[in-house]
Amino acid sequence: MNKKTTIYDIARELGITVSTVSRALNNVPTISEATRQLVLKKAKELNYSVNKIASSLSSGKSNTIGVIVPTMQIHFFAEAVHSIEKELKKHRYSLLLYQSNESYADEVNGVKTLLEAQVDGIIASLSLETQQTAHFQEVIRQGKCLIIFDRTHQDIQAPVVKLDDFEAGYLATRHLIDQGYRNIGFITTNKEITIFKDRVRGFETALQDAGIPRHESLIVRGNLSIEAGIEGTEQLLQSPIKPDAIIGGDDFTAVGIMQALKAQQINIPATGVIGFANQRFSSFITPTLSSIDQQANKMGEECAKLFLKMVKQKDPYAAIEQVVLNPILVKRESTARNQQS
Amino acid sequence: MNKKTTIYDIARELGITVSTVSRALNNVPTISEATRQLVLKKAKELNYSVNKIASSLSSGKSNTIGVIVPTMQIHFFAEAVHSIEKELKKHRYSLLLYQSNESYADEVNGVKTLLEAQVDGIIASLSLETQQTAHFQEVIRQGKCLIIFDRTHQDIQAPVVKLDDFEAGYLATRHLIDQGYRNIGFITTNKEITIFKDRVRGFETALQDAGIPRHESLIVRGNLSIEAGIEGTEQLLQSPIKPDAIIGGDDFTAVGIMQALKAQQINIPATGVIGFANQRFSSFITPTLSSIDQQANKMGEECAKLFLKMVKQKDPYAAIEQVVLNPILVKRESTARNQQS
DNA sequence: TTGAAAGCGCTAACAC
DNA sequence: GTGTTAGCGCTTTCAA
Repeated sequence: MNKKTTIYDIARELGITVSTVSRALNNVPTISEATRQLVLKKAKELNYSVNKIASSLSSGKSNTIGVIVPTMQIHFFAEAVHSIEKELKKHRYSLLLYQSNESYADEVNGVKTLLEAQVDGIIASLSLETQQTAHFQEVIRQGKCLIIFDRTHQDIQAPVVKLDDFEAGYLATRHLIDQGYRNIGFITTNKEITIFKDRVRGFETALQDAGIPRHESLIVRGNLSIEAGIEGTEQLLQSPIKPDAIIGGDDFTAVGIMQALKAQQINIPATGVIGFANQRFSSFITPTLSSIDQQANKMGEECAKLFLKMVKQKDPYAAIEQVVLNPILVKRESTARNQQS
Repeated sequence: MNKKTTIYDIARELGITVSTVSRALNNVPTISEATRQLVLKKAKELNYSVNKIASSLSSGKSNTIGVIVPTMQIHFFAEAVHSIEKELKKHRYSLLLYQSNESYADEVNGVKTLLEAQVDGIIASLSLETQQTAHFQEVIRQGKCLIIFDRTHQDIQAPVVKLDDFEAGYLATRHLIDQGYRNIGFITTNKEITIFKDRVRGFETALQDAGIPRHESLIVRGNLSIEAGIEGTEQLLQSPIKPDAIIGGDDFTAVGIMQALKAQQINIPATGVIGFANQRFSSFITPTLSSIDQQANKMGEECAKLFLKMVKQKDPYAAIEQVVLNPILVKRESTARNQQS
């Protein structure tokens, strides 16, 4: 296969030096328009294409960003990555993708791999397993841009893009209360992730604000999945206080809740159900599922913008920004108790 | 920020040369175990981490693969990318992600970008717009590995990983016929993508094999979406021959079909519905939706494996493989006419 | 088994 | 406005 043409080839053919060629190709102002055109023409003629590896090595900038997410199988993350890539592409950045598969060890390795690849920054959302954060500290120590989104961790001194999850929990609960539900159950995860804890806090505060007593027996802490929703619901139905509404930690869990209720011939929305994430299917299952939209696209976009801003500064961590997006309540049939009574 | 340590630092501290250090770090056999251990120890001590950019430039291998998909917003592609990354990671390859956003121009630019990034290969699925394929020919011309999956194009002389879409169409139709449906409608796309045309061919052949006449009025060509499913169904319900089953070009279209039927108080599965893709939601909408599984994960995995195989050979295109996966029929309630009568 | 040295292709002072 | 010249950090012959 033909050796690829380099700026040396262009320089030789034109009888000029590589620095001039480099300048022409990179739109450096200190060059005559005539030479630039000449170079551009010759480059096209020789079918020249830059070797970014070489240019990265020399310049110390890779124009690449690393993204670490738990898994692209979760639609929220796929959406977020979609937006990040779309936004970054506009600024000629490439995206290296790494999935942690919800494993701490894998996540640590991801950071290592991306750092070795000399990315200019890392945008990450934590695995469910992650407790330690030393791997992320290393990113900061190297002066590279680090942005954590959605699944964050308080120990990481880096900019964050997240939903106001307290508000999300509050909003979901408040909506249920407004609809007349009183004994509200909550099936959440037992993982130590800020966002999940915040939602529970929002839940509890909303109850308190409404003067509704909180019953520990109405909170189930396990996993988030359809199965967990089913099991959690079965457990709640045994509890001394029967729930008249159940919040699912995510939409899949909510689907499980709905399935369990249906299996017991319990009417929805006589018993209300609401989830988090506003997955696409929420709008076309039966009954349609109320949910809290997590704004995946907006989140991805904000991450990208934050990175672009940081990467321009000499000290990216001079001012650590925090972007908190507002959750959006999407009301659907599964909580429409008033309308149907 | 501390300059990063290089193999020179290690060499200096140990009083040996960089070539020895390099050999130790890369498990080259021609080195004494003693020196290797010494180097490894010192590397750890100095918190050394390889600069892959430098090593790529020098070795001519980037250990990076580029993936071009229309958009991660489509779950099938997110799944495929998930599997590709997961598989490739095992072999220490990184993944550069590029979305064409269903735009030809963007796709062309993607190939260019990835080539400039010196990827060792490209795994791609075409945008709906793509007709020309010169940009992919360039990949081959440069001797880089190219693999096309799912949305393929006959002009590209590269290995392909795809579903047997003829069989997929046949299987869906055959299943409906087996269930006793006779006037089968099909809502598909008008785009010139091989896979969609193949499915229609499978559909027609299945009808023919069963001795059922084909009615052009039962085929609706438009878009694939919930809305398209609704509109298509309304159109089919007007047709001279009333359909007793409708195939949706994808699961979203099938959801639209179901919604339109429900709106007309038409019972499902008295009128059958089946889709393509076997999206996760298919199993928990009401009624649950029969579908043809596209094996996104398997497809991604096969792409990765094919790449790993190709990249080892001196001439990657010596033998152009074609991996055709079998579609899997997933029977659910929406076509369970027999069981319920 | 180890060392010396020439690159890989490009960038970026610095000099003219 | 253009040329000269060091690198960037690593790999890889070729010698020793």
